[in-house]
Amino acid sequence: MKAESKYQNKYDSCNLTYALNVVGGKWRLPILWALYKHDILRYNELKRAIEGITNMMLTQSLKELENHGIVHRKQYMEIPPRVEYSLTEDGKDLIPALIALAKWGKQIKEKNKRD
Amino acid sequence: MKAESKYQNKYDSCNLTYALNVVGGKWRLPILWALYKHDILRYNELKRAIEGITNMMLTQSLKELENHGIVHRKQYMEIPPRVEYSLTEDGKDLIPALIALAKWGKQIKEKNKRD
DNA sequence: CAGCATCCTACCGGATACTG
DNA sequence: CAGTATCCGGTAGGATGCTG
Repeated sequence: MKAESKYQNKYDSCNLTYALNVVGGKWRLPILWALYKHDILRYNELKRAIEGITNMMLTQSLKELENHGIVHRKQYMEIPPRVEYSLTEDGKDLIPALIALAKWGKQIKEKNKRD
Repeated sequence: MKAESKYQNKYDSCNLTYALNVVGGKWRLPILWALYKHDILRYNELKRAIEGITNMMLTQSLKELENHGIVHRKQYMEIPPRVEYSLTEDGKDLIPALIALAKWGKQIKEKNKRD
């Protein structure tokens, strides 16, 4: 895991930077959001839910989220393969913070529109 | 203003993505945090507070934050030039959300360490 | 079905030097 | 003091094709 190296400097006095590195990136939030709404999704369901994402990006993002303990991956040993993804408890803990942020985002987004 | 173009897709159902684009980037949070702690800072004070940042990055980040209405820029017309930066009300509104996120960041950061 | 390997490219962030 | 202008490299993100 080196995703956070770039942003890791002594100014992340708080752990904010760490959090942002975990949920940052182009597809992490859409993934998290989809899992939040649907609870459990299979790989291809996720891919369809997040239209526009490629296998590469989905796999990569999922793996990183999983490594951070935010997403849970359950693999069934059968043919054809079946893998289900869901939020872990830590992942769910994140949601309120995200909602707060989203609320603020909406607030300033609308102000910026009026300019 | 094009910073958010890249992340702007129809999956930012919530306004989260927007918020992250405003606050994302390498130096925005350190700047915001410094302004939060010190209330008002001049350009060079900011630069010193955020050791490692270059003029380019500082100027650029400040301008974007200002354009988003998060940072207030007050310029005194005198020689030598004096410019003071501070958080706007919208900027201050952001702080609680950031703190929530930071708290979560700390939580999972410590879990990840134990792995 | 679920995912990996490769290759490629745009752009973010940085170093350096200059200015009103 | 408070910035701009230019140039540049690394890396996040993407296109495409293959596999157990």
